[in-house]
Amino acid sequence: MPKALPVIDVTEPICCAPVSAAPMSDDAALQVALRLKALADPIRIRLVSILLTAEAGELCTCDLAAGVDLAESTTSHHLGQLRKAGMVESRRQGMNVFYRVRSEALEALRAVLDPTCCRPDRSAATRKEDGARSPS
Amino acid sequence: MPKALPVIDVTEPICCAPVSAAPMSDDAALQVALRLKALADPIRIRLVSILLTAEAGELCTCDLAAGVDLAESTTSHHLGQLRKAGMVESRRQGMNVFYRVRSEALEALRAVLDPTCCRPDRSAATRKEDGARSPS
DNA sequence: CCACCTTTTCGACATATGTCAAGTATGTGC
DNA sequence: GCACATACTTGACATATGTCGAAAAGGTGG
Repeated sequence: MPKALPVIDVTEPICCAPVSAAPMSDDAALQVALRLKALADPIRIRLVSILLTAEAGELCTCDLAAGVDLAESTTSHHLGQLRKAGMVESRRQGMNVFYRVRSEALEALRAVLDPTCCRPDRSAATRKEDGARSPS
Repeated sequence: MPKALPVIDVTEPICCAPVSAAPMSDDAALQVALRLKALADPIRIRLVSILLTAEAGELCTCDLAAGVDLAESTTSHHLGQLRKAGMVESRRQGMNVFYRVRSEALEALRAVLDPTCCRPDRSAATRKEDGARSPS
């Protein structure tokens, strides 16, 4: 990735129109990619899953570290990634910090990934020879 | 990532139950993460967007390279990533290779990310003090 | 203030990723 | 077969990422 990485705030629930609405702008694509990247890790997916299925809806770092069987520092790192991307929020209570999934953020991401927006005909079609696309 | 990377076939549309159905297994999380990782790049998001909004629903490598303004080798690399993850499919026609988004794969991913499955009460709730979570 | 607990930050390291140029493969047309 | 066009693979490089242990920061209770 020899391309200076921009520092962008992506903690807000979301961003933009679905990928299928129009060719996505450079900036919008980055916004979406940064959020997807936060989820694109097995450990972080498990953390989200554990949080979503927890009775209380929230868990502290130590419980989560035990849940994914990693060092607390590593778990904290992953939780930080998720929070920077707006996928979870945290609150401190005594010595513990409790994390909770921001469902709106997850829903917003799902909305952006909708492939059928504005073109339901394309949803699962099996057209084969319909195009004229040719080089130059 | 000091953890040997497993080689897994993720070209199949999908995989597993939503993250909110139950604490996701190690394997299922990996399956989801690998697919998300394929999309977690601004260039690849744009490629998908360009393909989804293309009239014909498919475009050749050279058109896509022009669309994202990158070298064809780099574009080919990204398309390969997307194909390995099952997000696009390709077909050869003469000297050109045409790519098309596999909408089912995108839909399947969206389904897995559904945060409200089996727990609609958790969708956007604002509960604050309901849990008993404590260290050990 | 001090001993203790939880969480985060900081180095250090190994691995993964994105990019391009150059070479190779695949297909077209003379 | 040869010249050409499009696509893919490989090698090299810089940057990003995941992991841990150690140290620091934040909070509790004597």
